[in-house]
Amino acid sequence: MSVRVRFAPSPTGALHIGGVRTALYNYLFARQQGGKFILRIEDTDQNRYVPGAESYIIEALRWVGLLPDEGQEFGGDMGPYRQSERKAIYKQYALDLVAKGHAYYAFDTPEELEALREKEPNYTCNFRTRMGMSNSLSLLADQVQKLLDADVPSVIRLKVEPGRDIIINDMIRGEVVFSSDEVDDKVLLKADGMPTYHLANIVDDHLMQITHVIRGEEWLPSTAHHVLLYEGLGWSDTMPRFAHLPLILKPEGNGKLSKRDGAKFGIPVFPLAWEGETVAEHFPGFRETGFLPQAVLNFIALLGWHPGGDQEMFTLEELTAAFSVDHISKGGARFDYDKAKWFNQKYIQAMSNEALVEHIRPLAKAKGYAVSDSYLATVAGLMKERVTFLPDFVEQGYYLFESVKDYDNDTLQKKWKSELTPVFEKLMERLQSVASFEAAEVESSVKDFVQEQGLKSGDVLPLLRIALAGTMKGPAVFDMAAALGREETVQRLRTAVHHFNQTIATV
RNA sequence: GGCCCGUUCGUCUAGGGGUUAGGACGCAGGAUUUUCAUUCCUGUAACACGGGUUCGAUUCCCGUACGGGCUACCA
Repeated sequence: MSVRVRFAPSPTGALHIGGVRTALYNYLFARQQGGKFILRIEDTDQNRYVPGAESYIIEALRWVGLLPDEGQEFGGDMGPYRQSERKAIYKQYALDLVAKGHAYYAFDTPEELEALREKEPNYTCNFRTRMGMSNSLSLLADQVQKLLDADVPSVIRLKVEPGRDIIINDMIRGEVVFSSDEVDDKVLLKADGMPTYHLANIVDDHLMQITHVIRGEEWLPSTAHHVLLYEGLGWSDTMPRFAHLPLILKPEGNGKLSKRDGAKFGIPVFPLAWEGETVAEHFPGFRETGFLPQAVLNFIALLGWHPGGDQEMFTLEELTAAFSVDHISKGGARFDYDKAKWFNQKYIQAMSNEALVEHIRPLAKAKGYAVSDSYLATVAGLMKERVTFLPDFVEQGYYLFESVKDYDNDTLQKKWKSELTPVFEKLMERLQSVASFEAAEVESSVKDFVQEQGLKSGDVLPLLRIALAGTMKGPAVFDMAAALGREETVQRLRTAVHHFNQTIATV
C-alpha cells in the first residue's frame, strides 16, 4: 500500500511556524517513501473560522515550496478536501457507531454540562457518569425516540468501555498505553450536525486512505479515542501509523511558542505576515522580514530532527533523502532565532548574484530605485557577505542606489584636514584619467597616487570610503567605486570634499 | 488534581554500558581583510537528581524533581 500522508490545518488564523514544520515532515516523508502529500482543511468549527486563513495556509505552503500532491486547491479524486463540504459524510458513520452500540445520543445541554463542571472540576463524561445523565443509554427507548422526533438538540458521543488498555504504537515514542477507564465519552457529532475533529479526522483519514499520521504532540492523548473509533468503525486493519512530533517552545521562558511571542521577542513566528482585524492581530512573517524560504525550511527541519552527521545545510532534496522518522527527537525544541538568522545569512551568501537579483529587484523598486538587473547583480555581489536579511541590500547598502545621506563624523574628525583639499582635487583628476574604471585598475591607480603624494593609504582610503558611502561599513572601496562608475565616484568626491571642509571648519 | 509525554553545553543536537562526551548557533580571543562583514584558528560550556542492575553507567530499570501536552458540542 502506497504511503499517503496529510497536513490538516484548521483555518482559524495564520499558520504557525510549528505548523509549517509539521507540513514539512509530512512532505519529506511522502517524498521519500514515494507517496502522496495531501492538504486537508479542517474547518468543522464554525465559531473559530477565520476568513482568509485558508488562502493564507495555501500561500504559505507555496512560499516554502511544500506543494501538496492532492488537496484543497490542488485537486485529487478523494475530495472534497474541505471538511465543511463533507458534512453529510460524517453523520452516517456516527449513526453507524450508534447502531453498533459504540456511540450514543446525548441530550445534555452545554449549560447543564458547564454546571456539572462547576460543581465538580474533574467532571468528565464517561462510564462512571453517563448513566446519571440524559442520553440514549440512560433513557428508555421510546423516550429517546420522542426526543429525537421532536428535534431536541442532541450530540452523539463515543461510548468508551472500561477495563481495557488502549495501546498505541507511536513511531516516535514507542508503545504508549492508556487505560480505557480514563478515556472519556467524547462528542463525535455536534448539535449543529458538524463532526468534531475526532470523528472527521478518522473518517477522512480512512476515506482518503491515509497511511501515516504525522502531527503535533498535543494530539497524543486523543489518539486513544481515535484508536477506539477505528475499532468501532471496523477499520482497525487499515488504521494509520502515528507519529507525534515534539512541540516548538518559546525562545525564553516556559511553554510552547505562541503567536504572541512574536511581538514579545520581536521575532516572526509566522511564515507570512498576517493582518488580523485588530492591530494586536497584525503579525510579521519570515518572508516580509527578509528570509529566504529555503533557509526557513532548513532551520525548522532541524528543530526536532537531525540525521546524525555534522551537516547543517540541507537542500529540500537532501532533507528528503536524509529524513527518517526515528531520528525525530522526543523533547520539545526551543525556537532559536539567532540560528534562524545564521541560516538565512548562509543561504544568501550561497545564492548566485543573479538569483539574488530576483529578490532584490522588488525591494529596490519599492524604494523607487530604477536600476538595471546587471547593476543589482553587482550590488548583490558586493553586499551578500554582509547582510542577514534581504532588505539589508537596499537599506544597509542604500548608498549604492542614491547619494550619501550622512557622513561618519568620527572618521572625519580623525582623518580630514583642509590641507587635503588639493590632494583630493588631484585625486579626482587622476580618477578621470584611469583608463578603464575597473576595481583593480582604480585600486592600483589610487595606491600609486597616494604614494606619489607621500601619504599613506590610511590617510586617504578611509576618507574615500566616507565620501562614497558615508559609513565605515561596507564593501571594498574600489569595488564600490567601480560599481558606482567614474562619473558618480568623482561627483561624490567633489560633494564630499565640500562637505568635509564645511564640517571641520564649523567645529 | 487526573492521564500521558519528555529531560546531553545558554540554544539546536550527535552519541551510546568502558569516549579527551562530537558538531552547529551564541559568546570570548586571535589571524586575514588598512572599513564592516566573510573566511580560518582557538577558547567557553552539558549527560537533572536519587536508588538499583553491572566489574563498570551519561547510556538499561525504578523512583524523585523539573518541564511540557491533554483534560470543550476547539482543533
